[in-house]
Amino acid sequence: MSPKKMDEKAILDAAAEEFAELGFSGARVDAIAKRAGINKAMLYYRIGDKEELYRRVVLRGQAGIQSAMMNAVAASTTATETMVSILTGIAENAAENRLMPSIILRELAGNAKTLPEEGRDGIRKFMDAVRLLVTTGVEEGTFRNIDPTALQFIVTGAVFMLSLTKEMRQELYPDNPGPVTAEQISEALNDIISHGILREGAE
Amino acid sequence: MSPKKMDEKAILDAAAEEFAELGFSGARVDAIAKRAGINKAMLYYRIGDKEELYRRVVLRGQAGIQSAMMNAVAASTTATETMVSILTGIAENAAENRLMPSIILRELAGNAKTLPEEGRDGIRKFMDAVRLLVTTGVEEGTFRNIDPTALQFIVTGAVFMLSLTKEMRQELYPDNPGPVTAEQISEALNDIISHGILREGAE
DNA sequence: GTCTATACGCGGATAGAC
DNA sequence: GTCTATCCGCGTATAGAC
Repeated sequence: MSPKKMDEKAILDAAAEEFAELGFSGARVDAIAKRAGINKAMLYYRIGDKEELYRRVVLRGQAGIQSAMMNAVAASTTATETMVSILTGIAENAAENRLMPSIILRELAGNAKTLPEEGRDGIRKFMDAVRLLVTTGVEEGTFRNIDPTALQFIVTGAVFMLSLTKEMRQELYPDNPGPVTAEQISEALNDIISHGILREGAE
Repeated sequence: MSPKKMDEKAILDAAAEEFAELGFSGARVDAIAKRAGINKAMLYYRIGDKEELYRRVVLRGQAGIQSAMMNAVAASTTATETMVSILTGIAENAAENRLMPSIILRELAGNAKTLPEEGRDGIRKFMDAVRLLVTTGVEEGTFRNIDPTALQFIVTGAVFMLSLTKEMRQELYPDNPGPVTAEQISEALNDIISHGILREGAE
């Protein structure tokens, strides 16, 4: 990889942190430059203005999530397996860096008004994949005929929120914070999502 | 209700909209004043500075959610009933105004760093209620022994995200947007949460 | 209590030296 | 390619007239 690309990566990493912590309007270009170890003029020279910076961060992050998901799908055979792969994939991704969850939640909060145009394609691809997954599972006979949209947001919503509240929960309930590691999160969620909360026969 | 309080309500409503749409740093005090139909100086005279404005909005919103939830719990007898009441209560609340979901998601995205101190109490109360609910359900014999934290964030995460993505989904999939009304949302979620996605006997 | 006019600092962006 | 110095508009906040 060329040194130029290396530099870009460092800048985008810094920008991702800043945007995740403070949002687009809260983020400071000077702060991003400082985090990246360069000065502001250099940042403008290399990448462009604040909007372009944000665009790059979002698209790079989406690409990462998407490829992680595609790998999970490719490595699985049955619908059940795929479902678990996607869940654990997202949980691992979200736990190891909470940058994208933060940015995505902020986007949703603002009706995705600041989402770059190309970003919509990524969302559509994800939704299509989940729809296909559910159809397959129903045809296989392993899935109930559930709403795929509901499933998608149960998974993403819960994973993102559990990841982002990790510290808060550890503060509020030091000796019983609930699931914190990626493994704990995906296990706890998979238990509920797969089997529901009701005991067999109960209603 | 005194006219003074009436005015305050109009201001806080306007502020809630602005904060929800744009976040704390994105929100403009001038815009809030304009939305409320007064000028900026008047706003400072009546409420205070931007931070105080935000504090009031968050605490008022939390109180609303909390009382809605407490009512749902009080009106139910079994754990299953309570669980459904809470789910539909949150879904209705979120669907009729998405202001608090937006504000809450932004808070989570920023690690609740801008959350007013008193706001933490509200969170703790909610979490305690869910824990009690699960314990009761397990004792009743109707609930499996699930992780209460996971359940809480499955419910809130999914409801918030489904509510906030309503328009986006209608744009992306005009003839199959998934659940959009409060009723559709709570039904689709309840189906999965109660019974899981797997058919009986399938694994 | 209400409003206009203004102070003032902060932050995005760039000019221009090297 | 790199950096310092600076511009300039925007947004919070308030002074002060009425």
